[in-house]
Amino acid sequence: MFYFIDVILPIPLEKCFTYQVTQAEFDFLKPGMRVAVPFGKSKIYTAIVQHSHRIAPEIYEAKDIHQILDDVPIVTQMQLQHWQWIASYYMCTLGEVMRSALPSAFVLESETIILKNKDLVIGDETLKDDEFLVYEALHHQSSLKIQDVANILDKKNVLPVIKRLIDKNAVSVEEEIFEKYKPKLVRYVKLSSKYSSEAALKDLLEDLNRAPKQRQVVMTLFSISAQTKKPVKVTELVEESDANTAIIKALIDKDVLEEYHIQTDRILYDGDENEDSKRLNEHQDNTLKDIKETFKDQNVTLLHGVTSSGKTEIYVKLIEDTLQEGKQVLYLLPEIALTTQLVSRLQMYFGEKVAVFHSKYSSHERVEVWNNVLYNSPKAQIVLGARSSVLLPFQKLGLIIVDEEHETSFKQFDPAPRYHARDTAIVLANLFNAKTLLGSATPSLESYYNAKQGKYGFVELNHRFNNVLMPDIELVDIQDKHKRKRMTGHFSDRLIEEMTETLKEGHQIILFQNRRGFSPIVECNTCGHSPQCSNCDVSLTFHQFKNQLRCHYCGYHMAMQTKCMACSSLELDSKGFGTEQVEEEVKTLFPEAKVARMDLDTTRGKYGYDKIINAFEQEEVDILVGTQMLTKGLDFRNVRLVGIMNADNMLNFPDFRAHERSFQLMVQVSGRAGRTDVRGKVLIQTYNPYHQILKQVSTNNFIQMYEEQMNDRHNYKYPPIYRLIKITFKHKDFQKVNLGADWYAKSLRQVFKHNVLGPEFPPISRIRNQFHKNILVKIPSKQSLSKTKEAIVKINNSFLSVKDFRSVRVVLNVDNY
DNA sequence: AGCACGCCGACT
DNA sequence: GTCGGCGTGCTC
Repeated sequence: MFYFIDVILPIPLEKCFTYQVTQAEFDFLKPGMRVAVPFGKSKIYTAIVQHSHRIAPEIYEAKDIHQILDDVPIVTQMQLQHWQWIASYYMCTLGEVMRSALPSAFVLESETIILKNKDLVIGDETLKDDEFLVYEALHHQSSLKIQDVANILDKKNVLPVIKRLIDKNAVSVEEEIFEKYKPKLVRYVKLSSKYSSEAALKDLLEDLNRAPKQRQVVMTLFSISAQTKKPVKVTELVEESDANTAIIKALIDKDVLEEYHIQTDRILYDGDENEDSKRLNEHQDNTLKDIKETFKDQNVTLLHGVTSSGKTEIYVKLIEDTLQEGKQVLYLLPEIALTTQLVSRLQMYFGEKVAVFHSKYSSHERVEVWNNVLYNSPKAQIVLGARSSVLLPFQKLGLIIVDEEHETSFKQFDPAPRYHARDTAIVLANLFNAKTLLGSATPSLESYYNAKQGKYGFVELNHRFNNVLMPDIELVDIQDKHKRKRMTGHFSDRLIEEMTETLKEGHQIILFQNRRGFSPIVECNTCGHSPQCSNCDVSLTFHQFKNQLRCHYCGYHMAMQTKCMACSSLELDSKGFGTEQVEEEVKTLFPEAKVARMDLDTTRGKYGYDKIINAFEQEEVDILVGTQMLTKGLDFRNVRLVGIMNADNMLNFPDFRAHERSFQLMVQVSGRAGRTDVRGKVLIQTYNPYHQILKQVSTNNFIQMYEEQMNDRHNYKYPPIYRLIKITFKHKDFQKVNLGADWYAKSLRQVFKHNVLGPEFPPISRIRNQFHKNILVKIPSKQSLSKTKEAIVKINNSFLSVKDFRSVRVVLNVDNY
């Protein structure tokens, strides 16, 4: 009798692949386990068992699996369902979902290794030069990788050489798979058991009198174990006894000490005892009650709470309740808000129960979090994580909190699956029959709309914690200031006044500039030429720190030019300005003040943010200049003034959400001002102080903003009234992109008529030498989403069957906002 | 996606 | 002549 399994492979293919297994394997394998399977001519891939069955495929013969990699499923049934939803909703393959869900250490791939054929001695004369080199190398090394051979021969394509060697029976090849995850082992030592008696110990110490260093180590070992009553780490012993590893090694060699290893978690929490959660104030308490009330008949609730209203404290209470029920909690945050500040705040209450998960974790650390969540370990009762943590293997999920719900970084853009973590989280919660709480001071229009429509529950919290006043927001007309010569660089006289005063009072300042780099573009005053990226359709930006011109899209860079590349004029001017220049100007204006800058360039590395944030928190820095990074969930006690250098560049951004985003951004930065008793001040510099959005920001009128924006969305058929699917075409050949996109749009229009926009070139039409063109499909609310997607898939398939278009990359992006 | 196979231009 | 470029087709 035959037994089969259907598996998911980590590749972007629609098809499902079937392998044959033995009866024993059939009985053992469960959905969610990993198997290694041969795929194609030579490769071995990691696959996930989807289900097992006994229906033999008709048109091909199923291959046997290579081996089973797990004893128990590492992917839950629930996840497999969830993956299915993600794949169908976001129009991608299960393999792509698998790729981004599993920590890479789980996804093993084979590597071809070349071995010498020992049975046969090959005469050198029968081999060609390059064949001989490889054969010779195998005398010294037992095996070679393909890459090694390429290095030896200094050639790119070495496969023909290897093939000839195989034909001559000189070598053989094997596929080797490596288990990538290695548990972290920590070295411990203890005194050898032969010294357990008093007498033996006395002798030993006497012996060691002649080796004072070694004696010192043994004595230290005693004192540490007496104090801590725990196993003693080698590192600890070395440090405490002021010895080195050589001395320890000598003791181990003499059998005085015994070494052993214990598997440890890479991520350790070493905090103190947990604190009780704080008592809520009256408003928070009411809000909490309201949320619980809405949860009675809603699965999702939107909490609209002004900045500094103490939303986190409410979350903490909800988390406590959920833990009480013995269920897990997922706390989702945008990557940039995942600061040590918040992590330690939660750890203060929940200690070890908090697991953190984000993109800066190594693959090994991710495996540990994955396992802790999968086995519902006490260490992962609360998962605090960024976007990708919705893909973790929860067992008993009771609550999902999506904080800063409006953040666009919840949407994944580049590799598929292009999912939105908020929406994916809601679906996940529904699978578990769990509740989802969306929280924000500036909800996204779509969530607010859903709440208004009754799709979500809705709760408001309008009081700031401790009744701190909302900051006083002032608009500064810089057009007028320019005319009246009241500007110093990019600083208006008003901003300088307020800054001077704030510094005098010993408070801190945040300056917000939504652009990094020194001055985005360099322009020649004579001919107007500005240096362009050679791979992308953009001007290069000037970065003063390295004195370089850089491309933000592909990383291309060159040294800053002293003369125009087109006309050799020496008069180069900078247009626009970024955080670097603001920082420079501040330093000249306030030479006494300590200034720091926070943007993508200064926060590279694992602890990049933490360093800057800590310095600011400790008040080692007076003025912090930064991009939108500093809007997120940071809680600085002593900030009194926030300056928004230029509100216009965000308002004029070519995107239908530019106004909504600007409102959110400005309200969020403003919220950083005055978190204690001193009322905060916010200055917004703009060329257009009569802009509706700026007025709405200054009066903190969310409702008005919502209504006006919704009106626009209605008129121009944008979300949340209509849904969007963006289709992007990429190819290095300009003509192919054009023809392909036109063909595609024509087919779409036959089905969707006027709800197809484009094809249009995006503002940056060439990136990394690839031309881009976009089509936008607008979907009215009454039109079936699944039918729409079916129609698009159909068109996509016929597009790909046209020979000329096959090489054009087509990217489907559902809800591309 | 990755990889083999096959066809074509450009150099040791 | 080979080397490496890329278009095409296939993977249980």
